[in-house]
Amino acid sequence: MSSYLIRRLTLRDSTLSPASLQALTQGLSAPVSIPAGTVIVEQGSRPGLCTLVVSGWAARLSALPDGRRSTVALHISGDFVDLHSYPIKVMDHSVISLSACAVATIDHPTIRRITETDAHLTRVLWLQTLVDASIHRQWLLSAARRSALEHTAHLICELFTRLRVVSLATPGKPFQLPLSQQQLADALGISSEHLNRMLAELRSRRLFEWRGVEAQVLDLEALQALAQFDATYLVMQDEPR
Amino acid sequence: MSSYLIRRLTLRDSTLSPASLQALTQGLSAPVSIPAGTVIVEQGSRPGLCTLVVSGWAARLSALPDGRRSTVALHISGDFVDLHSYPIKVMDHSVISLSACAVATIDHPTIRRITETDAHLTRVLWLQTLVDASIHRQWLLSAARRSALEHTAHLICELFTRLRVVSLATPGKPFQLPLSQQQLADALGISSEHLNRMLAELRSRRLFEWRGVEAQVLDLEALQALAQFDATYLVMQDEPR
DNA sequence: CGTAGACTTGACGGCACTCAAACAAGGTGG
DNA sequence: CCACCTTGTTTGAGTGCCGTCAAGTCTACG
Repeated sequence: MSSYLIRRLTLRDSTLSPASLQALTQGLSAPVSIPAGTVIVEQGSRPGLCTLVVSGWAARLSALPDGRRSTVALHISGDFVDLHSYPIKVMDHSVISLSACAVATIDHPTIRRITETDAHLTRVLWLQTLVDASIHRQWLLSAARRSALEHTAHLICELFTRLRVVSLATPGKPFQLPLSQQQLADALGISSEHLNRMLAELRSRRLFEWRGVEAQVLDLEALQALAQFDATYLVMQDEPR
Repeated sequence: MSSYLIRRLTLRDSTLSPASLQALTQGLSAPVSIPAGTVIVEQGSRPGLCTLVVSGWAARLSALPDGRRSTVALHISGDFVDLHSYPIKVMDHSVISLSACAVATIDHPTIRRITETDAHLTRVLWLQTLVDASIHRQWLLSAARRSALEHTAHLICELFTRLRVVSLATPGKPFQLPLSQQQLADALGISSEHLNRMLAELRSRRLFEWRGVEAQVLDLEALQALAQFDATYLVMQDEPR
């Protein structure tokens, strides 16, 4: 049920003991199905639990008082969407499902117990939130310095790499990308019309294709070169503590 | 010596025990003075310690393979610039001093000892890294949805608020902003020429003035309204664990 | 007093936004 | 079964914010 999470955690930190993994998975509720567009956490709220995406896609949305808003993170199977709500308490953004999802929750008292008894697992949870931060920084770099085409290519490379980690994508094969162009454009901070033009350009260069929910990277090397993609920031290596 | 840090930590979490505070401050090295422009940590490196800004300003710079780069965070007295290097290991960005600085360090083994013996202090350190992430998200929102003028006003509000937390700024009084326009523009992801025009606009509206290193917010309410600034994301309230 | 660096101002161009309409696809009810 | 509606995608035209280039001004400092 939380196999994607386990795949991520064991890939990232092979030293995580079975006991720690069990402590985490036993703290998780049974998965609940929610339709696309469901608000999982509200900006300004004080959640009493953290949510794990078991399957499907979710996004974090930051809103201005006047209503303008932007996607500040995308999440896939195996991602905690609001693990930071345990230390931070007040949500600075909302979380919504972008596709139909299954989500499981773990409440703050359980996490607190983990932090008091399992230093290693605590560090792994901390690490998960830091990977989110690392992705934020890469998005900031993209927004400031990459052209819209490069930015688009970069996000595709990032998502493809993250999907590979949890075996939801394989080089040379199509993968599921159940978003609208509007949603992807929002994550890039560009208009959907402009994204559409960028996608047409990537298609004409035979780098990337996307019809409906099925997407395919046609030339991974060239796409990564265009995006100047370096996967280091996604932290996928095993690291001794 | 690390009084700004203590001011931040005790403001943020009044439940932090004197023993925990002492454990942290005793783990810190004596402050070292470094000139402006010093590379504190290199992108791609694996630091064995974390750096605290005791005084002065520092920045995190993310670079693309082709040399283009952007500032992804600004740091002031009392900020850890690379606390995340303990869980993440490989730096995804560089850190450099923007002004003359005093910095202190704490090595990873000491932090590890803290995580194994002091769950509460660990949570506070985790929180510090999450506030950085929260700021990243606000910068993403600014980059995507605020105009250059609003974006500029917002960063000024943010820095002013963060300086107030460590008593380096007071409403109605000038404060030290020892950066060049180029450096501030880089943090905003806009050109220095355009920032210059935005600063002229803020000056003409009698919202903000900045000559040399001395800056002053002339009308805090109006500046915050223009920026749509909401300080929640900076997490300054005391919170019970 | 001269030089270097930072700041200021102007002109021009382009990337990406906005507005608008056409097209495609899927669902619904008459 | 097919109008009809809704939602998403595609394409076009016009605009504007902001970047780039360039020149000029100010300030600090040797």
